[in-house]
Amino acid sequence: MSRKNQNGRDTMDPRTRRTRRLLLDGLKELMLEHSYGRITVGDIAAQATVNRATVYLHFRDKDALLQALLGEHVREGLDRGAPVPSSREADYLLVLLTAVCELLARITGECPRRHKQFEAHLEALVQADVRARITAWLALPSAAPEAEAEPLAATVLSAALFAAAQEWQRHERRPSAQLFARRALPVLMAPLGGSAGTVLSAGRRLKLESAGRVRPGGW
Amino acid sequence: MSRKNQNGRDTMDPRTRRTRRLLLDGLKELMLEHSYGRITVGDIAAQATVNRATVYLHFRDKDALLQALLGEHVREGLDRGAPVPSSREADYLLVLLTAVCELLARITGECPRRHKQFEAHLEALVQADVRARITAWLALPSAAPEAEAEPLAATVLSAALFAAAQEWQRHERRPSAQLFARRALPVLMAPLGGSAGTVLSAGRRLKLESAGRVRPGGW
DNA sequence: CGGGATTTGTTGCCTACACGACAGCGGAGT
DNA sequence: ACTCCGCTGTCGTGTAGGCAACAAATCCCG
Repeated sequence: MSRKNQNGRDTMDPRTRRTRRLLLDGLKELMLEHSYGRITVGDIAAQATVNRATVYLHFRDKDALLQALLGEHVREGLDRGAPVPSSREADYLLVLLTAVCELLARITGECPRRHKQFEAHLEALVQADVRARITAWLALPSAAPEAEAEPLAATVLSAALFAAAQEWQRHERRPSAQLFARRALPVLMAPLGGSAGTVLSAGRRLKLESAGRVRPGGW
Repeated sequence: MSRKNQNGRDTMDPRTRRTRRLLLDGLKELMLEHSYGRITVGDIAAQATVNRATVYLHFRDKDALLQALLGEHVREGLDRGAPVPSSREADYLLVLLTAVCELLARITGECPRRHKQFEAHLEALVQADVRARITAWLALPSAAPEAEAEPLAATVLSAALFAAAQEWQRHERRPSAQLFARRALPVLMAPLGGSAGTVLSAGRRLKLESAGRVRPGGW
């Protein structure tokens, strides 16, 4: 086994790349019509015109495959809609929330049949990606990078952001993602900085002084 | 090497089927923009995301690949437009000529850049397929199948038919294939019916009495 | 015409995949 | 309860394909 995990995406054996893609596309295709739970590994292999045993050469199990597929979409969707800016733009959270809303809408549109596992994976992946983006954004030196980029802030923000997006998605009569994001952002960040300037401060100080009050699982 | 040539199309190793398809599609794709002559085996392999050496596991050389590709299109096109009828329909040649015209038009449309080899292969393949269809059609028992199904008649007819279609294709202001075929058919079959009955025997000679005087190579 | 540069087929070695078979397991039916 | 059945995850063996290197065309330009 050469290095294939993580890094060397483009140095892999062409057969490996091709089969991997066939599998990802196969699952995607199947999920257009069937609930994730009803799809077997055999189905995926057949759809991908690949032997069932080969699936396990690429993914530990069905869930790992789903995870890879969703991860791909999440990364692409957010990279397109909300790339981490090079400068510390004040409205990045707004952009990010908008992008997450649109991402969820698109995924739901492409894959109507839902499933518990599916939702769980999606949530975890989106939050992880969003968190990474927020962290990167927080770390951007507007002048002096603060000591630690507030990992708690990033975690809380990403959870809140995702929850808001989910809420938006549940409404059947919903405003545009853009509009919703603008309206929701203050609410979203209220728990962090009761006083408007605290969190996304004038001086971009993200000290969450008041955040002591946020209940861990309160939303 | 299992049985892969000719017969067992669907019993082949899935890898073989997939690679074969990738190669055929790859060449097709490349010919949308490049002349056949300028396409190298390496180009095809790259387009198909396959190693150059594996091309030769499937095809003797580039020409064999082209032949397979064209053969596929010809067979499909004529099977759709002019399937061999189960009963001896009198106007089958008309249908066939129409179908050949439409096939040529479609191929030319999909692959504008021409090349000498390309044309040669196409001609040979179409004629062979048309000839087979005519033969099958001639062999259809309207009452008593004659000893030999007139191989010469089939050969000549297929050549004439293809030539007519080519002629039609060269006109830039051309009537519909259907209309052209109706007009051209009598001329086309004139050489055969000189003394009606010689070639396509008495029993059911195609009534082409009219045009005995057409010179063999006159078009 | 000569000679560098591509392209062509071909080969040997190694890897990814196909395939059949297997035990383990969870669910549906009686 | 029990069996039946389909799905899972794994393994051993055979084969298609990836890759590097090669000599032999073929191209193409000065």
